Amino acid sequence: MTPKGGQTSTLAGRRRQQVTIRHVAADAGVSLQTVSRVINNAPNVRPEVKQRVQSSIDKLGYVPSIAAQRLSGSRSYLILALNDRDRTIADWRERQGADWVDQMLLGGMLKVAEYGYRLMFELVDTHDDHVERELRATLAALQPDGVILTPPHSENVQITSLLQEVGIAFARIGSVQPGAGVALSMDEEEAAAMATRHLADLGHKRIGFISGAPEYSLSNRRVSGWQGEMKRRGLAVKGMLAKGDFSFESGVSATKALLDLKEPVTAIIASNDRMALGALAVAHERGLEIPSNLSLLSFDNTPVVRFTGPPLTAVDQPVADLAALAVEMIIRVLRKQEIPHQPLIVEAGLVKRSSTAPPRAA
Amino acid sequence: MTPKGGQTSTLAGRRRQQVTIRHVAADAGVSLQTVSRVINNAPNVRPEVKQRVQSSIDKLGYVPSIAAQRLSGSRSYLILALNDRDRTIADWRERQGADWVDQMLLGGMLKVAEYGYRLMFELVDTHDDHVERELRATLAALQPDGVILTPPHSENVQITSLLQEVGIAFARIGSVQPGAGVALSMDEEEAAAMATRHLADLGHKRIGFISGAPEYSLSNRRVSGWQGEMKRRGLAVKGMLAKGDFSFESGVSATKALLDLKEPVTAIIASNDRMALGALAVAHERGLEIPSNLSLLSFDNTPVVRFTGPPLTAVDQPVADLAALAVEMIIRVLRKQEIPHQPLIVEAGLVKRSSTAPPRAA
DNA sequence: TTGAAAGCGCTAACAC
DNA sequence: GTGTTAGCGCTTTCAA
Repeated sequence: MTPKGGQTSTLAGRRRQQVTIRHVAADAGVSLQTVSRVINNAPNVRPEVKQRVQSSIDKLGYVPSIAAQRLSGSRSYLILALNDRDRTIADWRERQGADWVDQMLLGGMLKVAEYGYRLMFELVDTHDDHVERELRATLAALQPDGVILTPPHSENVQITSLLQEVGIAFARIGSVQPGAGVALSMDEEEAAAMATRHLADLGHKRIGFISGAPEYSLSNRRVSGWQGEMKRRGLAVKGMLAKGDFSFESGVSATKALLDLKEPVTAIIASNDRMALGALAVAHERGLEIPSNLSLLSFDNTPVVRFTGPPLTAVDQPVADLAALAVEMIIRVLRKQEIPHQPLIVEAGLVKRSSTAPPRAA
Repeated sequence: MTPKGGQTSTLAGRRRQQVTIRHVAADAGVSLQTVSRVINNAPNVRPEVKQRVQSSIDKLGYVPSIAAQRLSGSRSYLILALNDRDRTIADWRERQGADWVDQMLLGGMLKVAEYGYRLMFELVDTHDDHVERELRATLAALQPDGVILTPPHSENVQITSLLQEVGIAFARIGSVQPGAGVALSMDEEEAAAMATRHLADLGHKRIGFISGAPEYSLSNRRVSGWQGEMKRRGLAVKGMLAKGDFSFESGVSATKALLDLKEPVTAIIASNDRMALGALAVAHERGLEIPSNLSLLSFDNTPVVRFTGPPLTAVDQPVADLAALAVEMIIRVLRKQEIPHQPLIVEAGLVKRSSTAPPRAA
């Protein structure tokens, strides 16, 4: 009595699953349960039966409904990637080439696919005083098996404690704080130190640093990395830290501050590409040639820095790797496998281009 | 007997909905059915009852489970945005700044949110001989209410006929072909004509055109727009159409061909940014200054073209608008409202920057 | 206008 | 090893 499948309504009416577990069971001559066991790779199925069921599945083109799976108390095979709404939308609107979302999808989607999961990308409002309400609603509606948090959510206590409360596996990208959920981050300090080292090795002694928005903990870690390396080399840092907030404008004013010092800097490290573009604009405006008059190095390595004049040397953030690792960790948790209790640290890269060179008077 | 909610297991165990329709019904002192009616804005509920139910919902923070809704034959409140796997992953990997995905998410996510839907982004393999199998599996697993197709899927008969067969509402972005699903597209012909007009108005007579990959129907439409405008102005087109395939390399060779003509072109329109970058490279290599020796205009207006030397004049594709419109059309279909039978056409923009100028010998 | 019953497709728990 | 039973949270009949 297996329905013929052609039964589907042509108009967008009530859509039923065309092939269900029942059809497969009938076709293979086994119970629903046995089919379920085969689908889920559960034990207690004789190889020959498994074989038979599998070929029925293939023949009928059966695919389990995640709605039904979820409803009956199992997995939803859904992992939710949460990003900050305002920031993400602003990035998209400005079209400055920020490809954080793309890299996250790249790393995340490919990795979840390996495990038969799906990645769903969602935006959450941080400023909102009812973050909790919004997040609870999303979780209730979607019932994901795991959640990936990105800065600044990764260290938002309202969010992390809610996730912990409802018992969802989650990863915190860009965080090194202890606590619930798997923390994983680029090695921000080392990256900043590496950038500093690169410039110092070129002969720079006065290396200025433009920090990022303080609500991102990575901002401080980058500052520390720079300070540490400077001190290690016996170079002065006083007055050479300019505050920024990741915006173009803050890059402009910070750069001006660093260039207007009694003893101006000969190199600048900007905590992100956008501020570096601000620095570039100031240099251009003042007729300073890069890199001969001023070396410039930035963080993020978004696409545009390959096309600026000159192309910028930049710290490359392994966003795709981090996302893939986050997925792996979440799936380990779901499988009740061991996970590291220390934050996972991924190395950053340094892509050398033509915005850095020895200082003029070296 | 309403459970206290704190009942949730702390470990990632079996997660149940915390507040279900049953709790709401109990709290409001009505049947499940009445609650369901309120949730779905169905008729036959007295205002006072509706009120009472609604306040219970708010009080308990109830959110319907889409899994359960879907399973019982209703909406999934999910719209699937399908992109070409190979192309998308290649774009992401290359980090050339292609922000098609971002713009699509921008337009799509904001719009679905207005209607209480969610957008899910998925990749589908076109080359695969089992597209149908793959797509069927995705549809069966996710059970979306609607699907958004992008080029080249928009005109892939295997895909469109499958969607029609299973009766899912869908929109085809970048297509003007008649057939099932709502077709909506940028006005490619007019955009190319506009680009041509811009250059002709500057005084160019020999305007070369680099076409895109032929499997994208928009490639031909762009060529037609250019040809049409050239003819309208009595300008020759013979030999000035160079074939490309949207790759950087094809932009390079096409540009060389156009510059190596007995009478070289004085302006080039590239069918996408990447090929324009190829053209830029050739110009640089040959010591041709842009725009004084050669004007260059591209399609797409991806972020990088603002940062090239010089920044490129470009046709702006309103991807976010198209995605938003696609969502609107799908929801109209779901609500059984009327939809246009003609393809919907969205106007393109032309962003003038410094890569176009009057020809030298004008 | 409201409610009760049945069932969507699947899995957990238990029986055999 | 395998099958049976019950039920996930909701919506759709259909009855009151």
